[in-house]
Amino acid sequence: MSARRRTPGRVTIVDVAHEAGVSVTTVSRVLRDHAEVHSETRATVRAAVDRLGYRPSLIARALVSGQTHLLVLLVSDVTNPFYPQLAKSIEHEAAKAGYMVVICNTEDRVQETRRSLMWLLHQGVDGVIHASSGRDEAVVLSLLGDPRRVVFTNRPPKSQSVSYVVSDNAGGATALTRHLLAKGHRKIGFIGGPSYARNATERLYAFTQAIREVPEAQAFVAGGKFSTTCGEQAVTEWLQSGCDLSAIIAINDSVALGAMGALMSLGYDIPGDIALAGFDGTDFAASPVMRLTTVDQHVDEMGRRAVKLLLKQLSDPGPFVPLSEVLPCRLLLRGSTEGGALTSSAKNGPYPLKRPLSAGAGSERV
Amino acid sequence: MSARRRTPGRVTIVDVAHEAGVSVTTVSRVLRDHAEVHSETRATVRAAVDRLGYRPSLIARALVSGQTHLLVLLVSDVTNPFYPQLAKSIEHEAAKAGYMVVICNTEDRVQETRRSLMWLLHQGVDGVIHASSGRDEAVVLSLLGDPRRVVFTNRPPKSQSVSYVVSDNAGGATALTRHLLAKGHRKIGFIGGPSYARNATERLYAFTQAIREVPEAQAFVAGGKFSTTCGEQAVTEWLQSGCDLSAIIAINDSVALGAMGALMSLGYDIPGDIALAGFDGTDFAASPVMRLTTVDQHVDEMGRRAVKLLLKQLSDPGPFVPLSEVLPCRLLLRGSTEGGALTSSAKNGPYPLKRPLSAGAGSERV
DNA sequence: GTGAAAGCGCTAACAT
DNA sequence: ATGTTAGCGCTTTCAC
Repeated sequence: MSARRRTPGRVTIVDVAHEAGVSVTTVSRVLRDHAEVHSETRATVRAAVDRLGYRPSLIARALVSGQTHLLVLLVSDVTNPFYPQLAKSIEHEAAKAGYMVVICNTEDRVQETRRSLMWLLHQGVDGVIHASSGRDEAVVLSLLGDPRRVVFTNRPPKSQSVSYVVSDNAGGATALTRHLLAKGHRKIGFIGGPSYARNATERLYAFTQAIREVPEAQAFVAGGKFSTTCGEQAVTEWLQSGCDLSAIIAINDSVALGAMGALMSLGYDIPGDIALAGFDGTDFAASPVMRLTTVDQHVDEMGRRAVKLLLKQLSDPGPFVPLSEVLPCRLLLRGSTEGGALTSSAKNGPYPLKRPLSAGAGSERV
Repeated sequence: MSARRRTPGRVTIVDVAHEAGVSVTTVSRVLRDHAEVHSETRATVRAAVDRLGYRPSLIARALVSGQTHLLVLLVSDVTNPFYPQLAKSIEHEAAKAGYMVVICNTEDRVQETRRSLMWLLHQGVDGVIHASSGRDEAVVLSLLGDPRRVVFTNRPPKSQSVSYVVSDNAGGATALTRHLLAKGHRKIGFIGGPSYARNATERLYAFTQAIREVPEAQAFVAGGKFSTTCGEQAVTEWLQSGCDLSAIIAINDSVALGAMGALMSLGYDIPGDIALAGFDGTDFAASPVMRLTTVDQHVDEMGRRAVKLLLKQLSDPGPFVPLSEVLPCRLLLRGSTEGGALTSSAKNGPYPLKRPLSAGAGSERV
């Protein structure tokens, strides 16, 4: 017998064919319930598969079919709690269809995106879900070649010819801003995100528009990069320069955490001195430690839809037609803007986390 | 010409060979700087590769070599902020060596581990880093077959014959408990983790031992599952049953967040009424919003070492010898145990995040 | 130093 | 309904 390079313990389709006394083609057909196979033969093959504990090599399969059943999820930073939640729902939905998900951090740097994607595309990846598109949008599209292989989510793409699933950022920001204005706030700060992140710019634009609805209202805008540190800096600079804001909106809950930290360090009462709100509806924002008013994005739903859309595109042979879905947001009103004694909730025993009390249109008091 | 199944735009090694006027063997050799190739030929091939923009198919390579350059990271829950930090350092270190990392959530369920691992092993995965071993330890080892293909981290394995990189959980818990005792606390609660998580049991054991060093000290222990909710529940139950604790140690920072939330809801002052400490040294624990005393685990270092160890094992042809590394922890003392007026730090402008002031042995006041 | 040829484990024409 | 055969893109003996 000649020296074989084969993985020692590997049971191949040939072994199964031999065991079942049929050809490899038949085994292959049974395995994928392809074409017609006599039910008796099918049973024999199934038995052989079980007896030998055979599992097809997805690598060999990928080599011949060109499909790896691997998806990439591009995020700017897994450390931002919004993304793990998104990733979880994406992985779950993908697993249901037999797909694996590889998560890559781009850190919002084009080079990182290019590096990961080149590696992955040549490794063989069926599709991409980009949850943090920005300056790398063009690179992704050109590297991928076929727009049907990508779905953008979270941050809307610039390109008109790709699919995406995003939240109604404008709607959420408008509702939040109007709520603050209705509560009497007239000087409101907005800690934004980078200009290349379109979810951030949409929120900012909606904010400034909403502010204009009240003539005497003033907007203060600070830039940022979605990080906790940015929240700290913006607040510190505003307050040290004597800016007398009465409310602050952070571009997301992480930035709000930074802002809240700075406000507390500087001795401000929330919402007594300054009200604070975030965006995303992450879990920790619900904690009594933050009791942060925020705009819930329905992350899970967004993830699920992104996967479904991508898989549909991948299997659809017809001409490609980009689809887009915009999910509504939900305002979650909490102590950071609504005030109220914290101890009052103690009467209810374990504090309520996401329980609706008096809900307005699309908003809940939690 | 016959119909080809080849991916349309794919440039193969054959194309390069043709372009360079050599055989595929030579191209293959140049690509992996294998064996001796005439420097002139090498240059010709390199030029052809560049001109055609050729990149080898890792799938084909995997099929023949049996190596996929894919690693799996098993975690119980990406949503626990400790894991994204770990994942980041692992991905970074793996990328340096040309490896990709797939993150899988086990949710601490054996079935989940089995499912993911079976899928991945037959997809072809070179190695596994298990950061959340528990009841699934045996399954992982038997599914993998070869112990050299796995490194455990974060939670020490039961098995003596596998490698692992963990923190000195006992040391950290001892230092923290002694610190609280030294501050005069005599009734200390410990919100633990599940019994199958050995990092949790190590911390718990060290805690009870340290408590015994002070005769009049009392320990209160609650079970849990590393989740925020567990922190809430434990605290609520203790306090509603009239337990007069003066300090609480949570098994990790997420549980501490839950505990802090419950304490605040119930109107307790931290640390005035009850002091609180966590474990892990996650970023959000450092925020003035939590100012949580915690035991820093050096996650990044742990991740880096786990990858290095795994890659070493994978490439080492000799007989397998399991190695283990235990990294020291560092006590980070903050407001949740040390008291002090929050506003005092305001004088320093942006509050200090991890700035050492008066440091004891292995501990820092932050 | 270089090339021809035999696979890695599987799928998909094309027979039968 | 089942088998034969030719690859997928690459690595690797074994000749030259």
